[in-house]
Amino acid sequence: MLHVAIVEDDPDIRESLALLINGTPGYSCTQTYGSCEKGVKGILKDPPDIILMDIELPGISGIEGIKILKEKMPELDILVLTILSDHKIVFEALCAGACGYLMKDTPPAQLLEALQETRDGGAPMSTRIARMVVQSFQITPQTSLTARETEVLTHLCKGKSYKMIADSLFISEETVRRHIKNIYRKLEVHSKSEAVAKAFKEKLVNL
Amino acid sequence: MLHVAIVEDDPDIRESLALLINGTPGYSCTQTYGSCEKGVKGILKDPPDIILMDIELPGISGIEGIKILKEKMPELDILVLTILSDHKIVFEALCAGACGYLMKDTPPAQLLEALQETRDGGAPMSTRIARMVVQSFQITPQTSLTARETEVLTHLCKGKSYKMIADSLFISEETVRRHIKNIYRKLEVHSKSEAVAKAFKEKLVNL
DNA sequence: AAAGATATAACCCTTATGAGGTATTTTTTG
DNA sequence: CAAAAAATACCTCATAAGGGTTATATCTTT
Repeated sequence: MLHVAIVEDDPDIRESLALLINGTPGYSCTQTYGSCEKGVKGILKDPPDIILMDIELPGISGIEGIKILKEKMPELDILVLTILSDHKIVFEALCAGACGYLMKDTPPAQLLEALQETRDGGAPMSTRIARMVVQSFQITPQTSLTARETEVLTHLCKGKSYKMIADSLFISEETVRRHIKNIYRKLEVHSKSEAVAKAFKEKLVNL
Repeated sequence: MLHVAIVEDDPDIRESLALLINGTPGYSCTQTYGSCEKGVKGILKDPPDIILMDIELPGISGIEGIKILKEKMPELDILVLTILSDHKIVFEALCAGACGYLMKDTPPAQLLEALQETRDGGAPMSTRIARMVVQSFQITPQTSLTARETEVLTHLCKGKSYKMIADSLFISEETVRRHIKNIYRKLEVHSKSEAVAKAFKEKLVNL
């Protein structure tokens, strides 16, 4: 029996989800909550197998709720079920510890499949969300940097000093300095740490 | 009609996949290749809707193949279909531009579903792969950094100077210096850029 | 061949950073 | 409560980093 908890403020949606789950053999939903505050309390007391968590909730948001729950019980499987598909929200939820992300327009059959997939160690995501997630690995490197500059930036991202880079590339430290000046201008940054941060965030280098 | 191309060195697998696809209404596979070299040439000449790409291939690897194809035709949808589920390979493939990642033990019905899902703008992944991908967003707080040190590190990762951090946290620059000394010792690094690089690579901070 | 981009190198000057040591107050924890 | 851990703060010193300027050789591309 797969025990599911629901955190969802809309009573209609909450009840239909519970009915769907309880009406399916092998699935059971004995816990439903209208807010994160109540949900966190109840879930910690009696941990279910999977949690269906809304994001937009009165009081504490679902994202904060995920953080709190995962902090206390890292093994919990929390599936986001929401109408929001905003880039920022999706990644905040996944970073907070959600193990999947479903849109509320998911048909009942697929929702049940998603619960099973979660139980099987998967990470169910709605079509559009999955593509967002995969594309996040592919952020196109802006080609304003020259090959040599990219090479220098790569060394910066390994934490090397000007001198070490000069030695690695068999050029003078002054030339490294010049390349770095150009890199800073193009990336609109003013320090190594800013450049490294930007390089990582925008995937400008292949480490 | 969904046109699928296959790049797969095993002739048996290649042919059964083609048979499966051609035997399904709405799907067609008129291009199959035994190597990346041949695949790239043929695909660029006559682009299909979706490519099923193996990773382990004689000559150029599937990952290199994805890079070459995506460079020339960024709109191509390339699905990886392989027996490998090594962490490194999975993320290399996704970074190279794969839009999904399936294991070779995927049942035929699910494979066809995955093709349709790709056409619909999704990113089909096998259960285990999806979980790996989602987990890659989650922070690993395995460090011995204190809360305050993590806070300082977060500011470092935004490219801030000692002075700016001091102002943000309402402490003296000397205290910032002290925290950073401790951070460097714990992370075993010796410069801001190294610390930032390590923080990003090991997801020590929430940005 | 001319024009433009790129890679190379040097100089000066100021500030930021990293490494060393020491010490007090606050918070956490056993 | 006492001990330990964490956060706070200061000092000095050498070096690394960043900003400005100029210049030449080597490629690309038109």
